[in-house]
Amino acid sequence: MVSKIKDPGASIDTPWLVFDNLPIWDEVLYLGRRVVWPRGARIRGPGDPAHGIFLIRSGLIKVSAVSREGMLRTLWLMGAGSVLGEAALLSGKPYRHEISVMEPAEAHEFPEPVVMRELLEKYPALSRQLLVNIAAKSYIGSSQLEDAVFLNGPQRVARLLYGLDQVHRSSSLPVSHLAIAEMLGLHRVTVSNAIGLLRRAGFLDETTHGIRVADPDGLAAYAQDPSGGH
DNA sequence: GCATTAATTCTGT
DNA sequence: ACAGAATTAATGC
Repeated sequence: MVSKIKDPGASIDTPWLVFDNLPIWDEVLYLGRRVVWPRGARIRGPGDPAHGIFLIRSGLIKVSAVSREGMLRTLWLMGAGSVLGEAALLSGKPYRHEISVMEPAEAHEFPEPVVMRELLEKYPALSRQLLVNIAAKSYIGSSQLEDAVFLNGPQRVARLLYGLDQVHRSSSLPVSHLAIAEMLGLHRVTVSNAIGLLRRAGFLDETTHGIRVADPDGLAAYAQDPSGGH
């Protein structure tokens, strides 16, 4: 082992994109159109052409990779302030992921010509935001790969819950055991058991249904050393 | 807006 | 795989 690295900014590689700079988009909203999606809606799927980008303004979107056999692996969640579809648009390729709605969402769609001739050309702050958005996805990808290699199941659940709590900051987390399992590549039951373990250890509230983090530091410590230092 | 109910999803073993 | 709990969507007031 090289060295244990303390994680100073968990939110940057937590698979949940949320940004608090929605206001910087206000002046260009007229260039796009408002879109509303109900819970469970399928927004895009593999192979769908990318005609523009979506600015998520509220709600929660799930982005997943799908195998030919139908296996699902969630890559990240997207909330307010995040941008969807920019990677597909800028690479000139179709969507490769299954994108669906977990919590009713509202977005603003900007067609390709607007993105290319207006947003990227005339609004540096928005261009920067697109880079931040892609950077976050990049870090999420590499972090997930590291975790999958170096940590066991309960550790990964602990680390994810820690990160989600850092992002969410209040009330209970809006993710089910199944959603967590899809993010970590674990079986749902494994996640339920891990959560039970973390709950008994005192890191999570006892309440059933709805996960509330009671001891973030404890969670982080467990993720690094499940033996509790013994 | 609010209560009731039917259908679906979630959780813990 | 199962069963009880919880959540959501639909319906009628």
